[in-house]
Amino acid sequence: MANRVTIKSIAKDLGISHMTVSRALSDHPNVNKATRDMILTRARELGYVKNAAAKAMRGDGTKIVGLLLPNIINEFYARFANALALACEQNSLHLIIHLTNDDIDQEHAALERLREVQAMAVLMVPAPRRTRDEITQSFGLNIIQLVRECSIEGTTATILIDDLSAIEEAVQHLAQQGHTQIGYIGANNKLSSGELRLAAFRTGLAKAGLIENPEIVQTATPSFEMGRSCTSLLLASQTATALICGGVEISNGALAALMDRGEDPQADIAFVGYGDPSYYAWIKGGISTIKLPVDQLAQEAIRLLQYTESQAVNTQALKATLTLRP
Amino acid sequence: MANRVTIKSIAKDLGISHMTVSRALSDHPNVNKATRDMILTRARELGYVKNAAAKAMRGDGTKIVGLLLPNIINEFYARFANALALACEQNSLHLIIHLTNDDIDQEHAALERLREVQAMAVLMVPAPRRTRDEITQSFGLNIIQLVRECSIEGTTATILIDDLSAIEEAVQHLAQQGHTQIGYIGANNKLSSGELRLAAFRTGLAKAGLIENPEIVQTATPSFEMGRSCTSLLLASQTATALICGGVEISNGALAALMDRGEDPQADIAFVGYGDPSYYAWIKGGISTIKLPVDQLAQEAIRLLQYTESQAVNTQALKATLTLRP
DNA sequence: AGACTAATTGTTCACGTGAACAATGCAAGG
DNA sequence: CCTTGCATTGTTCACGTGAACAATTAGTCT
Repeated sequence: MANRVTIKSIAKDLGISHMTVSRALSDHPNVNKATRDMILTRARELGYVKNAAAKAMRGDGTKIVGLLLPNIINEFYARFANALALACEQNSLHLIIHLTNDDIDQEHAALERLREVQAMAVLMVPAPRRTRDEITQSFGLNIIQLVRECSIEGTTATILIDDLSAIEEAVQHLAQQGHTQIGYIGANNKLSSGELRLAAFRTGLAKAGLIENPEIVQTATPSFEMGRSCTSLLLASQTATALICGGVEISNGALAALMDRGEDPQADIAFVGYGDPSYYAWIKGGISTIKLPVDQLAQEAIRLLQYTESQAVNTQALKATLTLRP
Repeated sequence: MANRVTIKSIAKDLGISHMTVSRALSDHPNVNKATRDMILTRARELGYVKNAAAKAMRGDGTKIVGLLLPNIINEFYARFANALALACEQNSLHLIIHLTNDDIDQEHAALERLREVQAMAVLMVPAPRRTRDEITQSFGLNIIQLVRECSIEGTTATILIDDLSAIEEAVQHLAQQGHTQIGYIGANNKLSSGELRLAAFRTGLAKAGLIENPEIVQTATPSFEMGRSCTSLLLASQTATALICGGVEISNGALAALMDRGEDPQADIAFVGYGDPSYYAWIKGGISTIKLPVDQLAQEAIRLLQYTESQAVNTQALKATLTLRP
């Protein structure tokens, strides 16, 4: 490989001091115009790029942003990562992605690696903790939590998604349409938002003056298969006339079960999905769904990146919105 | 922020030379066992992690792998990135993702940024070039090209996907089922694989002894909308009894058009999609599709990362496979 | 001219790490 | 007791960059 082009090598090439070159390249005012032009030209010819490692060593910061996600196949995370990556592109930031599989140990390892490269900030969807107050050390990392909130040292901001009112709204909407047997399939985790969503569902029922039918309300560890099988059972029982899903994977599984039946998948059950993967739009007749503010989340995350040095810890929640089929 | 824990700070803390600490931390043999234990313990207590920037400056390499993709929403790229990220996790590599939007300028910028951080290797899906022999400078980067092949300096390996035989096979399969009016919708780009896929389609027709009907063979700039509208027209004409798609977006668009019709989307047209997003599996009756070897691609890419210093440029193609609906 | 500013360029140093070499201590052999 | 050899620890240096300070040049005013 050709020797790396450095400020010093350019200086030697031109027979001047490396500081003059450094100043020219960083737009310092005290450089003669002719000299600067000559240096910039030569630098371009030689293909100079700054050495990020050297800059980092001087304590100038790294322009590295870390992103920790459970995975990147789930369309919600993929779209978030995409939006974030685009923003990083524009702001000349380096985006390092780590997958945690929602596992604390992997998350821990990822944080350590981000410390090695001195990431200027870390955006993370925390893995679910075993206990609420398990504190995670961050050793000086600058952390922005997304979607979930945990006790993580160094957190400067938290952006949550508030889907509770959307769930309530969904129940009320279905009730207004005359449904009395509204089913719900959701997650059973105690620490994450599972219990909150179920509570919102129940609040919705109460506000609509409906009584919960426990037979058509299912919670378990969320997964595609879980959503699919629960929905199949629900359909077989022919009790529920409407179904609300409380999670992305569950919603996908439920939809698969609906589509198995052919014709109009929503012929005899009113369905409210969760999340908004692109393919929901293809389904005949459209689908009612609880839309997650992905783009807004990315936008807000990016905005917060600018203020990473801010003192006050900032928590906010972005509203999910119920979108009805046409 | 707490002062960073460095080898020197540990040394000072223990009142010994920084070299002894360095040696202990990098498992150098010439360190007294007792001393080493003391150092390792103290380092763990203080939360020491190595400074990647300093290591990079010494010329020890960076453990940074760059990944350039058009986007990361497309499920093909998302799954590839996911597999790759997992592998990087295991091998303690840092994965930096850049999105190019299939734009050469953005690609160029991304490569430059990866040069700044001295990426040890770059995996990239090259953006389509305007001309075949436009050479891209890489300035010492170590490049592995994926899916497409371009004239990029510093390329050490190329992994392509060979979907041609799968397309031929699809035609022949349809012909065997008695179809004589087989439609095709594909990309029209001259430099990428668009023309090759069309050629494969035609070869398939010829081998099956069929004549091409130009009315039901469409090529244009590939997109979801293009696939959708072309398919709608095709369906309206009621000429074609089968349809093969030559691209992921097109295939998705075509499927959307099919699903708009309700009932069995494939009632009066035999459909062969392209790619294998998870939701294809949900469609009633299943779907025939040309499966892309994503996992194999990721696996092979990771394997090649080990041999980046290898001298011989290595090109290989992974076969796409035709999967029939049950 | 002499002196004094302002503009421009140069020198040295630190950042964290590990190679290369230097120095210390200790035990065995004479 | 002194030498030799080995195990262990210490010192110095370079990597690329830019801050801080020093030095040089050119230009202006009396």
